[in-house]
Amino acid sequence: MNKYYITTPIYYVNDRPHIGHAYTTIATDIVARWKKLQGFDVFFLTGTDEHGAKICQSAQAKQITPKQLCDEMSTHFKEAWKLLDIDYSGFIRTTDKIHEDTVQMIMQTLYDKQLIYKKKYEGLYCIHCEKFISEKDLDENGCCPDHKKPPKVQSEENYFFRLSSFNEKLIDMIENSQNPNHIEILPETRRNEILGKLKLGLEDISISRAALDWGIPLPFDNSQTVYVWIDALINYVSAIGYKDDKAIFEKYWPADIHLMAKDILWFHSVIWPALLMGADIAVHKRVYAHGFFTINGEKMSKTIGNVITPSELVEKFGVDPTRYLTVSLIPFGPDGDISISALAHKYNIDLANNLGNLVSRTNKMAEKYFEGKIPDCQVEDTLTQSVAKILEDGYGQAIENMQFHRATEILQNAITLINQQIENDAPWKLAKTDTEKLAKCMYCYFQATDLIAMHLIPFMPTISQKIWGLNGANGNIYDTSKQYFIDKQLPKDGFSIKGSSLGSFEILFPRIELEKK
RNA sequence: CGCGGGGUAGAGCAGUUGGCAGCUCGUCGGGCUCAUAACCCGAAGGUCGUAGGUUCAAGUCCUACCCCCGCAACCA
Repeated sequence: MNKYYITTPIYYVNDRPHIGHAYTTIATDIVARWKKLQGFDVFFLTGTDEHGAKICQSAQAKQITPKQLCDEMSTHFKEAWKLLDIDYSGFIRTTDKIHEDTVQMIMQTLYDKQLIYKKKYEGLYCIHCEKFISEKDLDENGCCPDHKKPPKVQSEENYFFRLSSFNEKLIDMIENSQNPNHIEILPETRRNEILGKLKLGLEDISISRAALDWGIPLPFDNSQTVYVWIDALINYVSAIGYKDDKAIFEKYWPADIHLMAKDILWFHSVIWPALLMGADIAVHKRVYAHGFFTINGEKMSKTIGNVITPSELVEKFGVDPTRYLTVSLIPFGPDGDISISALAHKYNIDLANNLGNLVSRTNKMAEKYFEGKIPDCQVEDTLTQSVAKILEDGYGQAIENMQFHRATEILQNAITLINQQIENDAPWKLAKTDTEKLAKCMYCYFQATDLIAMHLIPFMPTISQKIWGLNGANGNIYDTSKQYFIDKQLPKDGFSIKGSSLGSFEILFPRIELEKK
């Protein structure tokens, strides 16, 4: 069985989960669920990043230990993902023992291979910020912009990783698709940015901190801890048994895709592959960086107070619609603008008016004309064939290329096709003139809608099953769909069983009244 | 001359090797009555950033310019 290993970044526990985290995680879940339907053995990893100075400070401010803070915050993430029906296979925390051990193991390997060396680092240090500050960040008086005090020159001995020695290799891996270690960076515009920077040359990077306890000690020098970013990247291998379960590791690694926001692409397309090569581990195959969004045209910020949380969305739209709407409102990749009212608008158009109403009108007609049963008849179902054709043509590809905007558009087109067919057939007229033809038409509407529901599973796992049930379809939608996606054959007798009763009807997507502008 | 991306209908986007400028939403008009005031049909709306050039033919290729945006590495 083909495997598929997909990851979100591990989220820094300095912040509670918000729509930005949800965006990446839902997208990953949708792809993971889609690959599962295609018969892949999927491992979907997410988790939390818990070391570093900021965590220490926040914990101090709350008068708790860093570990207590991390326990609390990582629980918030788990709860958010549970709420959003995120079906992850693993949740790694960088404070997990196995992760810490793996990081040390890899550090030792790099050290033994002389890819790590000690060097004195001299820089401008702001005592008030407690961090190094680069010259370009200083204000016009040469002072720290936050504290308005001049920084001091301070030197610190750190360990450095020979990143520069991987420069040429990295360029070739990214540029040359024939390279066995080829890394595909998407979207293409981001790839070009990375290549541009790589061609300017790489410097070695510091990978340890001397004055920070909240981190993983270097195995060859306990006085220093691993720099949080290096620590974090290693999660992708520590979570799948690199140190403690070779069988699992060899099954899933290399990762098929790392998904993330654009701000951390550099780490995933340059530093991470270099670390992997240094440690003689195969590199991941693909990275995909999506954009940021503004909310009502403004940057998302705590100060402005416009941060949207997953629970707000779920409360307003429900779980499945939240999943569908967040990833499909704006094209996935570039930056975009999101707002509650835009989400609500799309909810009404796509879900209430189009899909929900389709299910509603067919169910009500079957109730009226066939006593709530799927009509029993023989018919060549060209409608479902047409719907299948629309969906086969690009839907799955759109999902695999993270084009959720496009995928849902294709889905909506397919739904519209059914609505058009209903209009052409005018079953409400046939009910008075030709009940035999009416039965045939109705039968097709149900089969075609079942097929829509099957494709909807990755976006709306619960509601697709609900539609399946309403339509008197056979068994579990998940199993039937998996079979269908593998052999691409529409069943002779359809999905909804002839003569079976419909489920008890309910409105799937109640319309949302939009506020007047 | 740091590197890169982009400027196409009111909004958001597609436009493959140059061959009648498209999609979703919005707007306007009509139809239907099974349905969640939902659904269906039709129309209006673009000198494709500007100015040149190549070509029988340019949104697409070339040149110059204007404007917007991303990245510029210890940032978690």
